[in-house]
This record gives sequence, C-alpha cells and structure tokens, in this order.
Amino acid sequence: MYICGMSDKKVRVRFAPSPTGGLHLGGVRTVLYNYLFAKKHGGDFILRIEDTDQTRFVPGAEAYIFDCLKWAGLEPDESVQHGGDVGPYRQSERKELYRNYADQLVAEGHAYYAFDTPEELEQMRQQFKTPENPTPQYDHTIRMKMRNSLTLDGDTVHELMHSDTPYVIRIKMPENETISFNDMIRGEVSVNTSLIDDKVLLKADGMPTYHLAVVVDDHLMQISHAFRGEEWLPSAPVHVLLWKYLFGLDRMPEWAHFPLILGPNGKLSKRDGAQYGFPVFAMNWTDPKTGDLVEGFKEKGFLPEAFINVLAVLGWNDGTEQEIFSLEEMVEKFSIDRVHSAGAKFDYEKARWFNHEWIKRSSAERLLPLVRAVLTQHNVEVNDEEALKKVIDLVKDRCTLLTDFYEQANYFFQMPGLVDLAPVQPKWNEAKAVFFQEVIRNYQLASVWNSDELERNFKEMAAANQLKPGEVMLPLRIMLVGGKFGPGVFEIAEIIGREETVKRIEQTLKMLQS
RNA sequence: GCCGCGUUGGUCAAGGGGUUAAGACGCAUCCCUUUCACGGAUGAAUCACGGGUUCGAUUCCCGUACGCGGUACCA
Repeated sequence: MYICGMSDKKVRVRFAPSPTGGLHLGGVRTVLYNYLFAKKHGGDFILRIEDTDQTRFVPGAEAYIFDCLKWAGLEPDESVQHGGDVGPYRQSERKELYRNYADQLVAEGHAYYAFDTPEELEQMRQQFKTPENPTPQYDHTIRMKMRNSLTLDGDTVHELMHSDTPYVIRIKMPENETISFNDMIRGEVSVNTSLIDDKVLLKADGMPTYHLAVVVDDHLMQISHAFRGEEWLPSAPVHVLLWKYLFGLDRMPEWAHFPLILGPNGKLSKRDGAQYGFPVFAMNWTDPKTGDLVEGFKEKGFLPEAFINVLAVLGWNDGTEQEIFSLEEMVEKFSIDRVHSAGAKFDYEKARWFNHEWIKRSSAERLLPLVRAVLTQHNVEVNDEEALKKVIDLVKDRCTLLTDFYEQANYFFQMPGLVDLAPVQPKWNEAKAVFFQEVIRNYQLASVWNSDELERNFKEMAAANQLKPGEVMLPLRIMLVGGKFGPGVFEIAEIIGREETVKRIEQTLKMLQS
C-alpha cells in the first residue's frame, strides 16, 4: 500500500489509496512510524500520493487521506502530488520510464513478454491444480508451457507485439537461488526463488505493477529506507532481485516490515468495526460506490493526540514504563529496533483509556473548540467562553470520549432535557418540599453567590429542618442536573447562577408536587 | 497445499541463561467521595507444547501445534 524512504533527509511516503477507500489504523501507523523515523533523523516529511491503479482509484480518497493526516498531526512538511524535485510523482505520468526499465530487463534476459489471456491463465490454473498444489503459479515449472517470448519463435513474438494483442512483461525468476536480505526489525530473511512465481512487472495497459514501480521509483527518488507493512514481506525477494538486475544491491534501501494490526479475529477489517462497535478508520469515510458510511476515530470523539499515541504503542515502546507520549516525545524516543516483529491485537477498551488520559491531561484551552463543536452539534449554544472553560475543567475527568462532554456539560447551559425523578420520588415528602421552598427563599436573598457559601447555607437549613444532608443533596442534584452524575452540586449552582438555580428548583418542585 | 513471519496473563507488553517474570488496559474487592467520575490500595491471571544444549532454560537450538500474512495483469 505504501512505502517510505529517506533521501537527503527527506522522507517520502508512497501512498496508494486502497480500493475501499478509508484510511485504517494500520495505514496511519505506517505513516506515523515513517514520520517518527524521519523526524528523529532530522528529515523533512514529504507525502506523495499516487494514482497507482486508475481502474480502482476511489474519487475523493486523496483529499481524504490528507485530511486524516492533518487531523492526526502528521501533516507533511511538503506534499508533492504533481511536481517536485524528483517528479513527476503520478504513476501515469511516468509510464514510459517503467516501460524502459521493463524492456531493459527483457533485453538482459531477466524478463519476458507473455501473451496469455486471462482465460488461458485460468485454464492453466485448472489444469495444473492438484490437492497438493491448489493454486498453481506461473513459474519456472510451467512457463515453458505457456505462450510467451520464451516459448514462441522470434517472428511470432514480433508479429504479436505489433498487432493489437495484449501482453504483459513478467520477471523470469531464477531457479533454486536463495535471496536473502536484512530487515531492520526481523534480521536476515531468506527465500528460495523456486518458490516464487514469475510476477507481472508491466501490465497489458502499459502500467507497472507495484513490484516494478516501487523499485524504479525508490531508485530514481533516491530512497534510502523502505518501510512498509508485513504483508509485503513475501514479495520483498522480488524487489531485491529487481534491485540486483537494475541498479545494484549496494544501492538498495534498507528494509523494515512493520507488524500487522489485528482485529478480534485476525487481520483488522472494516467489518470488525461494524461488528464490535469501534472505528477502524481515522476519519469518517463514505464509500462513493456504495454510499456506506464508516465512522472514524475523530467523529467518535477521539483526540488526535490519543489516537496516534495508541497507534504508536501498538507495536512499539521505549523500554520504560511510559505509555503516554506526545508526538514530540515519540520523535525523541522512537527507534526502529524497538518495533516488534509480532502482530498486535487492537484493544478498543485500551484505546478509550488513552483518550480518557489525554482528555484529563489537556487544558481547557485545548479542549475548548472541540467541546464547543460537540455542544453545537446538539444545538447547545455557548456564548460565555470563560464559563465553558470552567465547566471543562470541572467535568473532563469524567469524559472518556469528546462526545461525552455533551452529557456531562450540557446542563450548565440549558435546562436538563430529561429530569430523572425516580431516585427521589419514593422518598419525597412534605418536609422536603417545605425545606426546598426555604432554600429558594434563602438563595434568592443570598448576598454572596459561591459554592462554599451555598453549601454552608444549605447544610444549616437542613439541620434546622432536621434533615440529614444526604437526604436532600440528591434531590438538589436531580433538580440542577437531571440525573445522578456530575461534579459537586454547589459548584454547578455557582456556575449556572442564582436565577437559573432557583428556576430549576422551582420547576422540579412542581413536577414532584403533581 | 506450499512458502514466509510470528507465539510472555483475556489484551498491550518489559525482561532475554540463575528475577518473588516489571508495568498498563480490562476484571474483582476495599478506601476516598452524602451523586457519577478522578484518585489510592489490594487481588485473580502469563513464559503454547515436546525434545535437546547446559550445573541451570521463559531466554539458545530443533521439531510440533497454533495464529497471521503471501501464493492476482491489487496494493
């Protein structure tokens, strides 16, 4: 899907939008680790997005990816999409380039032209299919039985190529050679070439496959480090071979393959999110084809700081007990050899915990615009910014997601929508009603309006009425908040003010009377 | 099927020949709090299995099992 590399202290991320669109956890983490590595080594972070496969390209995906990364705080220093110092970057604009290298490989005997139609390939797979080998590959054992420039005579090949016959260029995998390379995370990895098929390098439409493109681009763009997901490990030997044939192994970048992020049942998928009720994409994504909306972490109420923190720690740690890292700290402490080699299961509960931690640690200032947006979404308009800040400080400890701020803060700015009388009603009596009438009178006359004073007065009155504070505290809370939650009642009263406090007590009193 | 990569509590994980095998999430109990949280304390729970090597293996080696990935004119 993507790969990253550094050259001249510039990290470039090759990024092809996935066919389903959406930017999932694994994708963001790959970018994050690349970003951290780049920054750690004092480089610039340059993002390059490609239209690698136009037939599958999802409209809008490109802008969406930039939006996600911007939200996550991984904004590129420079985004190169069309020009740039080693551009062009769009695969379609580099078509000739790839073609030349592919032809060079053919000329040097490392690749060949293949004319087999999709039907013929399918036929081949059926024909050679056995219980031991359910998916026959186009490899050294069967390539001499197919229609290609190795089996056809020169004239036929020439004729086919100059007629309209579609053809591809395939790599000619050597027999029984061991390809080994060093992975920065896993150490030496080796594979026998006999086990790998003759991968297509150039498709019938003239576009390169990932295998050819990645090698050519990394060379031309002077990439020194290539980091990508573990799903690429099996095809790495093909890339190594291509490097050997085309540019020399000594110029090959260093490799690192990151572990996969797993869902509750294996590889994390979009379905897991739907099934288990947690997001898998960074931000909301609507599939333009199906119209399906997949909820993102942002919209779910995650702080970007928490989001990247979760991701960073899912497969990496600095060796200490520290778990909460800011982006800056991660840059400082990140090292590729502390990245794990084993896949990690994503734990949504722990992700929520990280968010809770970040909310608790964030200033009211930082949270202000986000909380205001949540409230606005629920049609709660807040004019007094200072009051909102106070409220945020008061309730942030009990918010796991940003969206929780609605429930926890809305009653500071409007009458509680629903007042839950159930906890109060059974034990309600005339004595309490009388007491609250007195509270109203007292509060209306109170000379000072602050929580300490209100609490003192309240308790004195309770004592005078021979009521235990516990008996009347809960009713007061229900009156002001509407439910059994929230910070101290008197602090709430202080913030919402005399008029509003009295009004709420009166209203609830009426409801309890009837 | 074949190939590759993995395997420390339910999950994320530290450690890497001799440790009481850290810590975190979650869970349980208690304390604090006249609400809900926060906070604090305590607890249950782990080296996949079998063989080596070694005085000693969770750690090194080999098998097995399991998981994941790959096996496309997708990336």
